[in-house]
Amino acid sequence: MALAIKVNEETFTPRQQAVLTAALDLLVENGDGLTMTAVARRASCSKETLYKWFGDRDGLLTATVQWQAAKVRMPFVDRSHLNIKALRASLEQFARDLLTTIVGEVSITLNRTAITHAAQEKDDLGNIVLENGPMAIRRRLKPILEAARDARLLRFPNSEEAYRTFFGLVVRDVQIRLLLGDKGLTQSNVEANIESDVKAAADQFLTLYGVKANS
Amino acid sequence: MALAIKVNEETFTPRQQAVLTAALDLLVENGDGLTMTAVARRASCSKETLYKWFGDRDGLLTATVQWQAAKVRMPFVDRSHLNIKALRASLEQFARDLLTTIVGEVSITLNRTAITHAAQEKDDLGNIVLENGPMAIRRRLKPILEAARDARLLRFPNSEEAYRTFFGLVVRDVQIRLLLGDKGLTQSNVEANIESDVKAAADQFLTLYGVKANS
DNA sequence: GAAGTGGCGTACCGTACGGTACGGTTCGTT
DNA sequence: AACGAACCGTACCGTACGGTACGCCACTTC
Repeated sequence: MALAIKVNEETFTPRQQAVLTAALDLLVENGDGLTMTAVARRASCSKETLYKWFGDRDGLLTATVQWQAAKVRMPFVDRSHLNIKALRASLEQFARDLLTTIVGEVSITLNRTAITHAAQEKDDLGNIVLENGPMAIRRRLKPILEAARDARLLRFPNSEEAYRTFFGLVVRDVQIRLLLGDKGLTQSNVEANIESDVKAAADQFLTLYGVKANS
Repeated sequence: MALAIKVNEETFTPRQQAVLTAALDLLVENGDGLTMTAVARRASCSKETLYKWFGDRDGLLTATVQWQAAKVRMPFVDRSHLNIKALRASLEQFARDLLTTIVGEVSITLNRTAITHAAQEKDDLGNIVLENGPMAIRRRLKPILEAARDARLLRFPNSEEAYRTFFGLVVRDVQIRLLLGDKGLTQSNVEANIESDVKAAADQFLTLYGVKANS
């Protein structure tokens, strides 16, 4: 299945990566600016080369999104010795990483592109972004939550529900407002509050799911 | 300012509303299907009329989104005699309405369209959707939260924060996954869980912000 | 140094679509 | 009945863009 494709650095030659960078830049600058001619000019390559490497416009778009989305790196969290302090630190780390990613220009562009794509019965990009964004986080966070439950630090009936609550507490309405271009929510504006938001989200999550013993 | 424009039923004649309905249908069926020719054919009108009524394609798009977005009606909540039971009912009502709206095909389409639009430095549609979606809910919910605080039913330092937490607890990752076309999240699938999700969100919100006296 | 290969730049083609023009029809007004 | 406004249907124009073809250069390989 296409989703299982692993995209490592060797998938694209440096030259190809330069092309993809150009494509991403154009996407960021102006969502619909990704015309084959524009990419070719920006990357100083010929259109013929683009078609040779990526097949067609959709292929180029997919490659760009896939390549960038795969760059999102999840923080590594030590789950060997879990205590309440380490758990809180882990949660904050996840929240911080999630917020920082979501706020970024690249993430906004990728999500917008994928959503536009999904609006046309083609959900390739949507799945790629999902897989590398929310789902990747879920895969990393869930085992930690379950380990914490086993260690009697958390209590919840359903780890899926717990994860989704965490996601909601962290992201709130930030992502949708950024995607919609809310002017009252500048990037720097959000970034300034990340630390306090991260802490608040972790506090709230622990209030909801932590066992009472923990202050 | 454009945002302040009130769109009531008299803004558009019935014939024009029929055109807008056709436009919306095309949008829902296929995001990029809104071509002037297609709308004209679907609505059995001439392109010339479209341009006469709506100026250009963007005008038609804006009119469609504005007209539909304004149709989202917020539930009226009686805030005269607030007790914990009434508060919980209000919260659940808001949550239910929010979820029901978000899950709807029309809402998804409108949000996708506005996001696509926002990706091209034009944030008109984004603001319209924001104003009629999240912001409308905020305007309605905030006074209730503050009334509940005054009645010592809730405790929070900042009503804005409380509102955003509520939004996060209710929406979680549902909206972004729907916008991205997540196949693992069908509309009916979500709808079936709305009631339990609504209850869970209200419980969690009250756990976080309710004063202890309330069980 | 001849031959082959990869890739740049440009020119070109076809189509889709935004926007305009115009003839014909219906319908309301006088 | 005569007029005019509104509007439908269709034909048309210009442009932007996806995709292709080709000539030329640079660099490798024998």
